[in-house]
Amino acid sequence: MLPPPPSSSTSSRRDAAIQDLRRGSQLAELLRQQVELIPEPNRREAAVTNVGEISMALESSLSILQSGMVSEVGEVGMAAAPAGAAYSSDGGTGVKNGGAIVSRTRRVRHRRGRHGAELPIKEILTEAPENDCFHWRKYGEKKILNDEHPRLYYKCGYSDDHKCPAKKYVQQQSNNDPPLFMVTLINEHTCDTLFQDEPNSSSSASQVLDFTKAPLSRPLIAATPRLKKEEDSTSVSMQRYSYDEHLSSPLTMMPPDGDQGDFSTEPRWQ
DNA sequence: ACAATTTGACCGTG
DNA sequence: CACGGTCAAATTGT
Repeated sequence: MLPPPPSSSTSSRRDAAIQDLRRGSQLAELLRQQVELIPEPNRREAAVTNVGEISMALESSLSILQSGMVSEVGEVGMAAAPAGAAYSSDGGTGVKNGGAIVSRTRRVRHRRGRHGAELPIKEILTEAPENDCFHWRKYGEKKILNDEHPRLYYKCGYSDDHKCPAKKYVQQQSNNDPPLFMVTLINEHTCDTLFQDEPNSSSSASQVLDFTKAPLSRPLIAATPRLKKEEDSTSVSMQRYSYDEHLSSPLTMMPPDGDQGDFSTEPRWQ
């Protein structure tokens, strides 16, 4: 966490960053104006909130840069891999769930036998755990012992078709404004479903905007204990307008006519 | 109707 | 036995 003191040689880069951020702010403002035109109140509100947060983040970064000091991390694409530093164990949960849930008829027994050879690939800290260029399907969620937030389990969406073994675990790490998520990749993808890969991140530049479902599960806000399936929309997310791309052509979003399925596209860490 | 997600039960490991 | 990971019925979304 200790950012190196800005040297005079970094000033030009900083200026460039400041310019980008300013431009980002302008674009965010334009986007806000567009978003205000969304007819559905729920979506409009959520979108406006999102844009507002973007603006705030940009402004914040701007002021930090302009004041000459940098602090905090918050990259979207950075990786840190203190392999295994995450979970210890023990502590004593206590709250398991009152129970009081219906008992579903279960006839499955056991069919899973194997076990053992799952090689963890890497751990990534990110604000946008949904944003890599793969299609994931959630298959589980689990409260982890010493962690405030549950861990979400995903497997490759093509695990059936191509027997792709890739999996990832996602777990929120903080409640910070832009919450950070620890993403653990488990197996290498064997499906050939990744395209668009720009090898050079030299332009590092801006991250990717993308609102393709941000809400990883309910308990994000921690407040909602067990709401079934309520349209909320007050929470920052839920939407599924997904504009990705870099800021190259930012002002062309498609109207939210409520269609288009899902997809995960774009950004990528590493 | 099909697809994706949710969620308690089930299972292996320590 | 407690935990973490996975399965699959049920639920919700498209």
